[in-house]
Amino acid sequence: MKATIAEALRRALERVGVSDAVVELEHPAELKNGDYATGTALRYAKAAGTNPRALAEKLVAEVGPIEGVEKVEIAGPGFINFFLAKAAFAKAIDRARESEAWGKNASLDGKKVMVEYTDPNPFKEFHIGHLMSNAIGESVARLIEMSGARVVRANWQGDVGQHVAKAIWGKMQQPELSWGAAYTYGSEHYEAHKEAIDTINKQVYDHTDPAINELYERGRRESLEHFEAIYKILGTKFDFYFFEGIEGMEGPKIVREFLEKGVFAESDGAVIFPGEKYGLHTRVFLTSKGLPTYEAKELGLNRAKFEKVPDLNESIIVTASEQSDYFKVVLKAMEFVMPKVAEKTTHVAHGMMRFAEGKMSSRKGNVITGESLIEDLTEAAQARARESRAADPEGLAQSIAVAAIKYQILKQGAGKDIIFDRERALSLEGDSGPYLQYAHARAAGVMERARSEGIEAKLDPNAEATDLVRTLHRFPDALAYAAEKLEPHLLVNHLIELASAFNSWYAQVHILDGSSEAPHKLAIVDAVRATLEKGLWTLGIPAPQQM
RNA sequence: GCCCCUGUAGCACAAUGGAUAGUGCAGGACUCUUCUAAGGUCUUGAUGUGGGUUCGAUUCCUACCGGGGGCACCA
Repeated sequence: MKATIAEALRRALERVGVSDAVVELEHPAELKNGDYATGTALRYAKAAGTNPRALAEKLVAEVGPIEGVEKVEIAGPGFINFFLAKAAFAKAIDRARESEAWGKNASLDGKKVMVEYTDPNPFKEFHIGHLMSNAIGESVARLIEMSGARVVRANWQGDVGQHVAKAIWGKMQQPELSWGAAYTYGSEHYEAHKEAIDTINKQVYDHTDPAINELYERGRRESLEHFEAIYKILGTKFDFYFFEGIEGMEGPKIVREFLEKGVFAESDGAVIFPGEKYGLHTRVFLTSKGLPTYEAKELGLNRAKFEKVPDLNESIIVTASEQSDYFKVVLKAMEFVMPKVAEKTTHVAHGMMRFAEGKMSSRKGNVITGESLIEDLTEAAQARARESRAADPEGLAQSIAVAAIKYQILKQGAGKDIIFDRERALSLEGDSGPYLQYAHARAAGVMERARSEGIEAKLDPNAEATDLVRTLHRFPDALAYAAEKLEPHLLVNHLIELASAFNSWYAQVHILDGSSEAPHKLAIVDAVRATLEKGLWTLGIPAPQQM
């Protein structure tokens, strides 16, 4: 429909003497301004040698009637607003209710995309920064799936390095500590016990001490199991787990090979990539002791990704924005070392979770762990959940907690920092994840009641399209737009509008009123229910049936 | 010092170069004998500063001011 209108306008412009025009149609922010609108007349008035309003009138006359468009209006300084005929909305309701493909688009059909995200380190805490990476990464993955691509999810984890030695040392001193807490303890005492901890670090690499090996294996396993429990709550299932101690160890070979070819250079005994040549930073890839830095490991990782999945069309890495400059350097080095991999790899940066007072640091121990945040929120949701009609209040409370956290992360542009405000995070009202869940549960509740009363939904194709239905109709476009930009918050914006329109309508309209219009209203409820369910799924937020 | 990101109501966030700059929280006034009040209705209040590009700038360019991040052997 959108394409038809745009093409008609383009042809009309040609007839009035404007060739090669770019016609952009948008959904006007306000529904009273139509279902589609364009500022084309404003843009090309000069080229057509007239004023915008006159051109708009001329274009509307030239275009004539368009099948499926009920009304065309000229408004404001010269906007042309198109109001769709009822059939378009009836079709949207039908598709929402019946088609598995509702909300999908074909922009990435047949493609295979890897998304790497979360990336917590074994032996350390899973903190709210990881929660952020997970929420954004999972939603980006699902947006890509909704665009027709096959997605493989990858997780890259640092199972070697100094943090491991600190954690093992901490555990040896204080066996009752969790691994994350043992790491913090080790960090705090590093200066005083530098030698002992550095020795452990070497022993981890060399496998020379059986006791250390045993602790290492146990810590790695327990950490990973711990993370897996969190992923289950968050709704993520990874296809590949990459490790610095495995794939990362291939990095040094690559660096040495390309050192000979002149891509890298030696400097003060270390092997560096001279990023300054390209307006970037120079960074160390191999230390003067010959150990790989994160940079070198990254090369091993990215080559491994394309070895594991050779037909990958694109590889996306989601991390915090503090790594943006680092990734520019690594990607530049990759252009020389593995050009095909570099070409298909994109770094997506998200903002950081910050306290009002400043940065969180796991070394300083002033972190809020992911699980403590989930637990606190679950606790906060507990009382309401017990009063709800849900069969499993405990499970519901956890779903609400996950929704509240993920929503707070996903509602804003991914690149921006989030100032973590505990009070606000614990609030389950207003512009929030639970608000979306509640609208969905209400719709599901009405459907359930209709079933028990034996009332069937049936769309009346002659009914007037309400604002609610006009909003619903925009869902696939909103999702496609969010997917194109890799910005989940664009979908959030639309869903909150839809939920708000539904709640407002729900307050005014008695749906199961026994009238002849009840089946039609029920069809709308069902379409809203299906759309919210699908939208929440795309955000990675659970959609409980009862609340 | 250099590079990147970012400045929108008291607070937290939206706005695809367009129409009267939206939403939530907080504040004020209403609303549950009616399908779920985690809801709904009404209400107060904002584009850091100076230039520029454009028919039109929160959006693009530029300078300044404020905030965050990065800049060699950590990840």
